Amino acid sequence: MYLKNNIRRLLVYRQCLIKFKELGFEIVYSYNLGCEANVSPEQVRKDFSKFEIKEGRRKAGYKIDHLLESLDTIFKKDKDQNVILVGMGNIGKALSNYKGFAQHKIVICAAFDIDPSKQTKSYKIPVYPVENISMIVKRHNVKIAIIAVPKSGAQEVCDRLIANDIQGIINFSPINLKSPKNVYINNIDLANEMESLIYFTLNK
Amino acid sequence: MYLKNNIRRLLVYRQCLIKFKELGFEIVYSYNLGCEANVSPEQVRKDFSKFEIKEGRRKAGYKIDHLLESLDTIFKKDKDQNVILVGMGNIGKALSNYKGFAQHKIVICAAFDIDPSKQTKSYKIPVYPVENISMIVKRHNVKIAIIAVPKSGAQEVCDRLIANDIQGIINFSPINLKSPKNVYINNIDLANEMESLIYFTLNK
DNA sequence: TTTTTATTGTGACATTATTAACAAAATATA
DNA sequence: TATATTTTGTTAATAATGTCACAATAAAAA
Repeated sequence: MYLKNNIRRLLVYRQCLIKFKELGFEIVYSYNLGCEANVSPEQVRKDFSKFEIKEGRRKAGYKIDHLLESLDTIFKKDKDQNVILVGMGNIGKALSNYKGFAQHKIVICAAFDIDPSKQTKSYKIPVYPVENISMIVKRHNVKIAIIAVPKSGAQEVCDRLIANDIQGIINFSPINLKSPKNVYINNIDLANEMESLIYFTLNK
Repeated sequence: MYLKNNIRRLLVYRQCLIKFKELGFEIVYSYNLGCEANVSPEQVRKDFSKFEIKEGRRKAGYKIDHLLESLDTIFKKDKDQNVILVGMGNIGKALSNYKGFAQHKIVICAAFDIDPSKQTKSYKIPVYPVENISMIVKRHNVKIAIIAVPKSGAQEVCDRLIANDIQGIINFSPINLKSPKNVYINNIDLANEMESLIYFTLNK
């Protein structure tokens, strides 16, 4: 299964559809959606086709609400998704305050840090010592975790999470985490993202 | 030119090579690098080949220092790259404190915010009103910007940056920015990154 | 020295992704 | 009602990317 870009595009379409809806529109054509998402209309239709979204009507386009329902089904947006956050440094704190997750029904239910001074209830979410991961993961049935610790501790945290049956990890430490192949890891290296932007900008 | 994944992989190789070097190694084989970067050795060699990195020696592998030099040439790491940051909210503050940029010779030379209470010298970097963008961009010859404002203001900021001759933008607002095609934009939507992780985790 | 072994770099092949083309169908117009 | 127009969904064509296979060759072993 090699659908990485597909999935990313679907998520962008979702964003665009929500925007259109907020603007009061009720239907879109693949052309409109393509414009907004910066892809060709054919690409939009192809992506829909691949995910068996076939509720468009020739000459009448797609009902935005129907598309959003289909996308919500694909992305299982019927209930909240609990995730935990390890590391309450710069990035961790920013993520714990980030407003965008709530709209996606993503809930950071707890955070963890080794620094006792950060283990407090004064943040929006409770911050525990990392030893408590096991307990919280079981209590809230958590399958997804965010790693936002310095790179020296990242692999250790990763191993601990996997030992506690975490299935997917988004990693903000600038290191390539090692994991068994049944654990999915999404590495976001901010400096590399900047580098790649700089590369494309200077070499365009 | 469609080298997006190539470039990302080169950056990961770079990371891995630095790690190997710190561990005291002097040479690597494509096999080692592939293991560390989670790609096949053939992929490593193909990527090198594409960027005309051909300093490997059969049976003797690659000298790490030589590879790092080649990568530094590709990514123009001979001097600092000045960038500006617009928006000193959660994400903006985290980015302004992020240690990882310095090692990559990426320097956030100034930040901007519309909120006067944030226009202070008490952060690590000076924070100016957005009206000053023009002046700072000229003074530091800035070509790259980071947008970390709420989505309602993001397009306006983007337009202003482009009017000031910014060539590349990394955007943390959850919105697809519109730009002329000579301006390269790297959208990082944290909620979408989480969603895509969740999708792959639950559908693996 | 000769033989064996290991590893690179690349050309051939396979897979995946994107673009183009177009029939089918719904709407609009005459 | 008949005709023209528009837009979808899919099949076909093209392009891009990744994997495999292997000759070339450097190093190690015999």
